[in-house]
Amino acid sequence: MWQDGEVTAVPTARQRARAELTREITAEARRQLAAEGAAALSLRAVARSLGMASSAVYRYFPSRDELLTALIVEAYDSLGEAAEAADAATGTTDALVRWRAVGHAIRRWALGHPHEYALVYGSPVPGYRAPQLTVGPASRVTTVMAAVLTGASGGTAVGDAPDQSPEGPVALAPEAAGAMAGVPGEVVLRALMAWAQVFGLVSFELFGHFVGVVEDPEALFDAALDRIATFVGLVGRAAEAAGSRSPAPPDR
Amino acid sequence: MWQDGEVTAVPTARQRARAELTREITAEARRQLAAEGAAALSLRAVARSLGMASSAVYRYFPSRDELLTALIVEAYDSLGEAAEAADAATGTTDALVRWRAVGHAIRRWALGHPHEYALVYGSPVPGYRAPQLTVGPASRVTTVMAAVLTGASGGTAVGDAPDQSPEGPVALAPEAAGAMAGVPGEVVLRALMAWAQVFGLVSFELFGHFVGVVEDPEALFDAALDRIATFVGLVGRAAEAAGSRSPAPPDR
DNA sequence: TGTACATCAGTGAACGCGCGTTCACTGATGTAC
DNA sequence: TGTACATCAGTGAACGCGCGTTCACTGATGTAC
Repeated sequence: MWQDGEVTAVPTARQRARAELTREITAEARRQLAAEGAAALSLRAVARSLGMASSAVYRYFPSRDELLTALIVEAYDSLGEAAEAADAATGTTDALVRWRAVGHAIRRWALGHPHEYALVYGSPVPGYRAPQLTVGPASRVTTVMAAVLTGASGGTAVGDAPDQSPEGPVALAPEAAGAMAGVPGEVVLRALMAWAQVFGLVSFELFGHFVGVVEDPEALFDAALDRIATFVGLVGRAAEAAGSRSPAPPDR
Repeated sequence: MWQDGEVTAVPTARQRARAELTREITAEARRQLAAEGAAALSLRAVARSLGMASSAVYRYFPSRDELLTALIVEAYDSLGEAAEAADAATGTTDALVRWRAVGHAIRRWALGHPHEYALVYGSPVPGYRAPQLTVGPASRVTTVMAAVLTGASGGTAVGDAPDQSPEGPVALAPEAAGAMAGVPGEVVLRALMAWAQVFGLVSFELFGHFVGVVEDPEALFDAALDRIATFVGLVGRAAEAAGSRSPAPPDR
């Protein structure tokens, strides 16, 4: 077992230094992204802040695009983790409570990381094509939302997807069909709408489209979350009728 | 009446040339925006394409930001016009038909002008603050959507806004409250959601978030449009129940 | 344990690029008498 | 109608900037015998 020696359990000093510096570079890049936005991010500025020659960064990232990719992955992971944590923190199986918690987590993460949000949910970076690497982390939030909305426990019981219901109004791509196996087509459609709805509201708020229109975007978001919950079927029809009578209870 | 002479009805040759070149510059800028995106847009490139010195452009636009502003205004106007035309072309007062037409027009415009769409609905351009100039054109699409959704005829009967219903779940900014005067708060909320929903779906499609998830974004959009119509109350409750039975009739 | 060699991190200079903006200027167009 | 002057469009050179990336090199770390 140990005779190979190519991959030892104990990393050499060089390996540790390399891992450490890779972390420092991405951390500094993240700092600059948060401060100035993706457009202002440059390898030279990162190297400058770290006190090293700009050419040295190329020992760690072969190009600026690779650095950007790392940041995109980090942003998706950060958002996904926030959503997962918020969901878990509810400690309940009440879908409405979980839905509100996840929705709030997404919005708060976006408000707290506007440039990271814009990087992944705003206009595509010019000349940059997202590699396959990013699809995994990107699906983390989506998975949480889907789990809450469709009532699944969140496990990824994909494997061999059974006969996917083809009667739904919207056909899912094969990559995503497994996670939604067995869910009625109409629910799939409404969950997709809810997904786009949440990020549409957050994007509008962050990108300034509510200025001069909505006084309190948080109130709108809260009220919308509850309407979406009803729309997707998390709440019974009785609650839907009540929804037009009184607004959602403020929970701050 | 004519003694002043400061503003004559007949423009001088210089004035006509100036107006003409201003148009040519914005047209070339629009071409480059459409081809390469906002980030790649530069005064020098525009001047080059027009065969003039880059410094000459400064006789027409005091800075790059002013050029960008002109393009933003144009994009909003173009989208607004497309929505208005689609609405008018229906020649009906049937709100559902109008809603579908407007929704389709928005999506088609976005697909046909991806960079313009990203310019106004994507991440804010770094270092650029939208001036007041842009709010008028920006509200054109919104006005069309609001008119269709709230059943108003589309006229801007603002003037003195009567007592705005404060019982709604969402408070509108004073600038927007007039246009929504008399509309029940719950309808206002749902119209706002519909607004964010439509652009959320279009943004997701354009910015690549449906890749590997939704097979046919158009089918999703069409189905979503109908669900939104019901959600906002354009269609009776009976139609809502039927909605889960059969998908919307394809209208291409 | 010690030596010879290979690997790799980091340096500093350079290449080539494009950008926004300013400035003194020339020459054409418009205006007042 | 003609002349003197003011206005303004457009030029070309320049300033100063920052970027991504390459390359030959030095010196430290790791490896094989």
